[in-house]
Amino acid sequence: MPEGHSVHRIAGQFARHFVGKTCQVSSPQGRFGDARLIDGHTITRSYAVGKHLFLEFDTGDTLHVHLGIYGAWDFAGNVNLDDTASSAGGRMGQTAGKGTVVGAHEDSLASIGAPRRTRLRMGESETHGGYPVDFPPEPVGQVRVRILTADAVADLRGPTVCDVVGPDRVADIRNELGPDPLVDRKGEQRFLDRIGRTGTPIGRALMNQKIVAGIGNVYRAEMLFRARLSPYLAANSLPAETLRALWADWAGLLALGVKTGQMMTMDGLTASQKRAALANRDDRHWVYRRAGQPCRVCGTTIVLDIMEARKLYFCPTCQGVTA
DNA sequence: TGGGTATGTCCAC
DNA sequence: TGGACCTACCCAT
Repeated sequence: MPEGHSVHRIAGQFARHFVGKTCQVSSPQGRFGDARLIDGHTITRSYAVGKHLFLEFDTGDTLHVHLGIYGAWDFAGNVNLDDTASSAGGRMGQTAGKGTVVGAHEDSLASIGAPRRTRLRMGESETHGGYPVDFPPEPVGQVRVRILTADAVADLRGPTVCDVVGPDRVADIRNELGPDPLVDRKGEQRFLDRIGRTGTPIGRALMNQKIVAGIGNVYRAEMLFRARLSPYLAANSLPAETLRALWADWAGLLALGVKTGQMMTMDGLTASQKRAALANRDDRHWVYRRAGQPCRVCGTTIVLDIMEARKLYFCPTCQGVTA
């Protein structure tokens, strides 16, 4: 989840359902003291850069959130809420039985972040037309921040970063980040400039948010397989055309991920394979989390290594890794 | 019930 | 390089 595509989807949710609305901002858990700085104010803009989410308020302050490894947003609404990120219409919360919101998962509209069921309890009330009557739902679990409008609610759990910051700090954060294909029109050149200067292995460079923003462990492994590149090659040893192709691949995968909500990294699937991939994320990748299984292309056993304390998956044959 | 795991980042050593 | 942070799910017992 919390790779770049997820955060762009979250930013989209806020843009569609919260921007322009007066928000009650609270911290049910009690650990977000800055809530008082923005409580009762209006969100004027929502956007993402890499894995960072920025919500601008009419106070001039910005709520800056990084989900880290555990974080997740849960959304629910009491009105018809469109989902422009997918072709199907829908609302943010899904009700079942007596209004209990259940069944959300990493890809759902209701919950974006670390994989978990949406934990919004609607109580014992009846529903009306499929929508819970008692809005807003009671917060469940460790909700760091709740943002509530008249008809929509967003609950944040487990973020690594959750701060109210001023414009200077926002600029600093953004300046430290590498290009994001969905944000930076001239991103390719910035990417080439930055990655071409580092002699670190390409498997490390792609994870460096100062070089390129938004790539995480899944996209890293999958992009290197798609490019048939060894993770151990020095980034600055790669031809410019190879680096340009990596940038283009990331731009395409990110756009697809934002559109579908899933990290679809396999091309050319048959209809049945596509259905399997959509239904089961274990069938969705070339190498990620497939250690010990045969490569989908050549049958060689997929290898797991630890690079910088993160799990790295690759096919030694397809990616030309020796020894 | 308890241990293992997770798509991330920072900091101390 | 290893641990801390921090939350919840999944599985074995």
